[in-house]
Formats: sequence, C-alpha cells, structure tokens
Amino acid sequence: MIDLKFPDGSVRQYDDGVTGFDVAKSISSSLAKKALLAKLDGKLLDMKQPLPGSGALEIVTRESPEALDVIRHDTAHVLAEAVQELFPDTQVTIGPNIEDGFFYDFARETPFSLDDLAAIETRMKKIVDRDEPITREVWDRDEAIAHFEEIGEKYKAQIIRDIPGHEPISIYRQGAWKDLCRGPHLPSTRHVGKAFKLTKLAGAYWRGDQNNAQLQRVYGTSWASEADLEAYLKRIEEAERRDHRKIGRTMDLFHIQEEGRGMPFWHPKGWTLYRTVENYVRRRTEVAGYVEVSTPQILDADLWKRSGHWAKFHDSMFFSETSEGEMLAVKPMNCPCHVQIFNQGQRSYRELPIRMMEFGGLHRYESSGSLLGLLRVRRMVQDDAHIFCTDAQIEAESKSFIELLQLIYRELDVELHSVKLALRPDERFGTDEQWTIAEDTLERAANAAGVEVERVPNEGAFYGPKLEFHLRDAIGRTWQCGTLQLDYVLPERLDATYIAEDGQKHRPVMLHRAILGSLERFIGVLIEHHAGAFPLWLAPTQVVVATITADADGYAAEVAAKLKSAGLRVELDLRNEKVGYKVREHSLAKVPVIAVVGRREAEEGKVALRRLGSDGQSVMSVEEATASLTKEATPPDQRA
RNA sequence: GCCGCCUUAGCUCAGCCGGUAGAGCAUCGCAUUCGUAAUGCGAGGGUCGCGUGUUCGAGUCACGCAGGCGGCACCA
Repeated sequence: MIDLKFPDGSVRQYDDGVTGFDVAKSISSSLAKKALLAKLDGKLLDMKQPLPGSGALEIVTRESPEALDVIRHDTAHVLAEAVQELFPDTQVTIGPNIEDGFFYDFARETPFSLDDLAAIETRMKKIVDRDEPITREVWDRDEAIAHFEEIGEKYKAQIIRDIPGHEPISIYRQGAWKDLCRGPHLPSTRHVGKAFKLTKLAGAYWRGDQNNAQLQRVYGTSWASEADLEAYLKRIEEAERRDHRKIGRTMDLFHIQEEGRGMPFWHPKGWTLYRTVENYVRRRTEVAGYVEVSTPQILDADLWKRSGHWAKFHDSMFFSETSEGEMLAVKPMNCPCHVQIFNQGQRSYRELPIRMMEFGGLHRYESSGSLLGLLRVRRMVQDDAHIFCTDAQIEAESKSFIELLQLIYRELDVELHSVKLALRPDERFGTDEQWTIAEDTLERAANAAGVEVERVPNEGAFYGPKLEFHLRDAIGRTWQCGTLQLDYVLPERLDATYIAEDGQKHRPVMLHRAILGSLERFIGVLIEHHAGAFPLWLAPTQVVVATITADADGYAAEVAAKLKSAGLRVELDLRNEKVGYKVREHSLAKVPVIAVVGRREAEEGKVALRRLGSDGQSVMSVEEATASLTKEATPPDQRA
C-alpha cells in the first residue's frame, strides 16, 4: 500500500501499482477526464504510469502552468507524426519545447516549403481529432538501436547510442506512430488541443555543427487555450511594431543601404541620440577613473598576427596590400592598440590599475547571414576599455565594473536579461590553471556585485573567460551588450610589463570590458525598449513649439529661442495646418513635449505643454516651462 | 556561409487564370487662419530589385544573381 497526500491536506491509501489515472477516477470521473499528468513529490508522470511510491500527489490539468510545457512537447510529437504520414521519406531527430512553443528537426532530401506547412498543420489537427492514446514502453537498448536502424531512423539510433547506460530507453506510442522520448506525455492526442500554429521554417545543423547535415526545422507555438494563442499572436504583432529598423525609418534616425551592408548611416536625429548616449557614458566612465584614448583605424597586419587575432579571425577582417607591398588591416578590435599605449615607457606598479578607454570604431567582415539592422553590424563603435592591473586588484576592479554597468543600465532604463559566464573554449591560449583562476574570479566578482551567473561551456574568448551581459530585443531575442573578460594571455603575447615593488618586471593582467558593447547594438535595443518614446534627456527632439494660427508666429519663435538657449533641442512648427494635425504628427514622431501657442498664450506670455501619451495640457509661463523642462532634460548623472 | 520566405511610387500595400500599373499616407501647388491625434481641391512621382529565358505579349511563368526578413552556424 502507498499513502498519497492531496493538495487539500487529506491522505488516502492506495494499492501498490496504482496509476495517476486510477487515483483521479477514485476522486471523480470528471477529474479523470481532464487529468493530463500526475505530479508526485514535484515529479511529473504519465497518467497511466504506476506511481512508484508514497508522496504528495497532484493531478495536473490543462489550467496548471506545468501542463503547458508538456502540451508543447506533445504538439511537437503530433507534428512529427503528421510529417511522417505526409512525407514517409523523412527521418525524425529531436523536438523539444522552447519559450512560447516548440520545434522539431527533420532530416530529408528536399526542404519543406511554406505550402507544406499548411498541409502539415491540417494533418496535425486530424491527428488530434483521432484522439490517439499515448503509451509508454521501456525497450532494451540494443533492440531499440537495431529497430531504429532497421526502419531507417539513423538519427534516432544515434541518440539512443548516446543515452547514458543506466538510463531506461523509453518509447512512446501514439496510435500507429512511435518515438523515442523521455516523457512525460499527455494521455492522448485529443489533449494537445488545437491552440497551436506552425510559425516558421528554417535550416538547422544536426547537433548544432555546421559540418554536419542540415536538417529542416519547423517551429510552432502552442497554448492551453485559443485565447492564449490569440493573445500570443497579438503580443508578437505589437512587438514587431517596436522593431528598431521600423522606428529608425519613421523617426528618421538612421538607414543602411546595399553598398554598405551592416554599416549604418546615422541621420541628424539618430546621431543626436547617439552622441547623447556616448557623452553620458563618457562622463560616467571618466568619473569612474578611466582615461580616454584614441588609436589608429588601420595598422600593419603584423600587430594582429602577434596578438593572435589574425590566426583566428583574419577571415572576418578587412585588409589589403598596399602598392608598396605592406599588408594593412582595418582595426577589428582595440585591445592590442591599448597594449601599445601601455607599453610606451616603463610602467610602475604605482600607476596600476590603469583604466584605458576608447570609443573605438571597428570593422568586422561578419557573415552575410548574421547581419541584422543595428543589432549585428560590420562597422561599430565599442565603448571599450582595458584595465591593466595586478592579480590582487582583479576582483575589486571586476566588482566595481559590474556596479558601474548596473548603474548605467538603470539610468538608461534598460532591463538586464541575463548574465552568462562563458568558459574556456577548445581553441585557446594560456594554461588550464590560469583559466580556472580566471573563471572562478569572474564568478566571485559577479556574485559580490549581487549578480547570479549562468555558466556556459566553450563560449569564452581565446584569451580568457567572459562575463556577458545580455539584453532582450522587442521579440525576445537576447543580445550580448556588456562584457567583462579576464585576460592573462595578451599581456604575455604583446609583452606588457611593469616594475613591481621588488624591482622586477611583472606581467599585468588585462580586463577587457564594455558596458554598452557597441553603440550601434545598444541603441538598437534602446529604441526597442522605449518603442521610440525616449525619456526627455534622450529624445532627439525634445520640444516642438507649434502654433495654432499665423498670428502667433512671432511669439512662437520667441518661445522656441528661449527654450533653445536654455539648452533644449527644439523645433518650431509654423506650418499652415490645424493644430490637431500638428499634434498628431509630432505624437506619431514620439516627440515628448509639444508646446502649443495661440493668440491667448501670446497675450499672456504663456505656453500650453502637452506630454506625449496624455491628452491634457498644462498652461504655464515660458519661464516656468523652461525651468521644469530643463530640469527634466538633465542627464541622470548631472542631476543634483 | 546554409535553409525557407520576401522584393511593385519616399512609406504601407493592392494587382484574379500572362494583355502593358493602382490606392492611402507623404511630397508639391492653390484655397483655408481653423484651440490639441488627419481641412478641402488639384498636380507630379514607377527601368514593378537586377539579369537571362519561355511567349505574339512578362509586374505576373522558369532559371540565375543581389538585397532584405525568420532561423541555423559564426560572433575577438
């Protein structure tokens, strides 16, 4: 006998071997009908799986949050069944659930087309209607491998081979179709429901390696109810309206054209935003004890060979041979240049740490398929700095860097999504011992600054591990913006030294760090976070002075001049248009403040301020308006 | 770079089975001076991404290329 404790606190006894389904039925037949999964001591089980022992039992229904992942996973299985019914020459591989949905990777000669997707979706709904029971079986490993080999599912056979020896090989049958899967699953295909939609088609490499075969990946979204699906589709649609490329065009911020793929042209308004962000970060960085430098855009390739970048990255560098036979390369990164400045003259331990920063213009020949608006470009400016310090200074420097980054993100009002610790890659310089120290030090510093890190193997730079600070774009993709990298290698390769207290030459450690990452990417994300409606201090145009009739033209010009001389970015709209038209146009252009003036304001020496997003106005004197707007437009680091 | 999709006026888009290009907004002109999210009338604006082919005839069909979008791979 086993004891089961229910959510209401009651405890009942059941026979050994009882299933979740039996228990649900003993409570009520309606519960048994809508039961999806059994949750025993927090572990999800199939309804038809015998409960392994006593514990706290919960019957999971469609409404439970944990049901959603299983619904999504089962939708992927229904997708695979539909695909194999319609396209028998297709092999299945893997099909996990992901945020908001699922995907499934298929192996087949001819790629799917969008028409195929529609047919597959129709077939999926038929499979749901068929209400095929889903049942679990445990197979012998070798038999399972032989079976999948025999039916031509070589990817499945490979997956089974890679399952650790002690784990059971569970096979799920779903009507006449079956798949290797860990589970758990719903009782039958009816429970998948029809609140799903196949969304996109993509190529994806087997096991994420471009040397392997390319599979056909089908993405879909799946929800517990039609209403949730509708809400999701609407959310995506709204997010697409925040796309920085779209806002960049409508607000006239920047453009990119064919002749300069990945190389943004900044328009006057976009450049105003850019410089506002740049100058803000410059001030914050100076206050934090950095010195700013500037280094050449083009250098002899020899420097990049010595640093090690040439060997690893010359495929994505711009370079050319001069008429005199010199090989010159366009700067893809600033680090070696900063070491050159450090190396001038003899450094003393008394100077350390040296925090050397540069808004460094870089060019990288990024692969054509990776370019994306401002978020992935070939020409960028990094807010790059290198801290040359001693081992003893690493942790404190790291911690204060992370705190500076947090302050700046807070003041720019962007939300940090996650912090990753990218660990040693296969191709690397330096000893394992150095790597271990470097990785642990970065994690300790992050924790000291109150940041939890997610360790990701293999993703570090060739010279050291990285902390990556990720932000999200409007549709939820994450982008590395800030970074902190600990490097023992470059000082060695480029022979950087200082004289320590003992009178001997020592190697400094280098911390590579950026807060925004690149101005381009950061501003792309910034646009999407704010949907173009920036706080006053960032807005390219802060105030539009708009007239109601031409009578007020002279007064409006006076008002605009006063606001401008107070340092505000002001435009004057004297066009012969109705005030409603002007309000609409400037509101759509996300101008934060419209100062309307008519005959009345002109007579009384006042302005009527209208804030973006509100439909009221507040009437005040020009002096009051100037004072309050100037105060609000002050960058956060310069406020009292 | 790889897979799928897309490319028509400055922008957003319509153009059925191939018969020779259209709307709204924007722009320009005229009228209107009108108090908080679109005043009216009129005009101009297109090598239909580029190239080749099929055809009496191609925006429409086929092939190639380029760029963009969504993924994958890459990301110092």
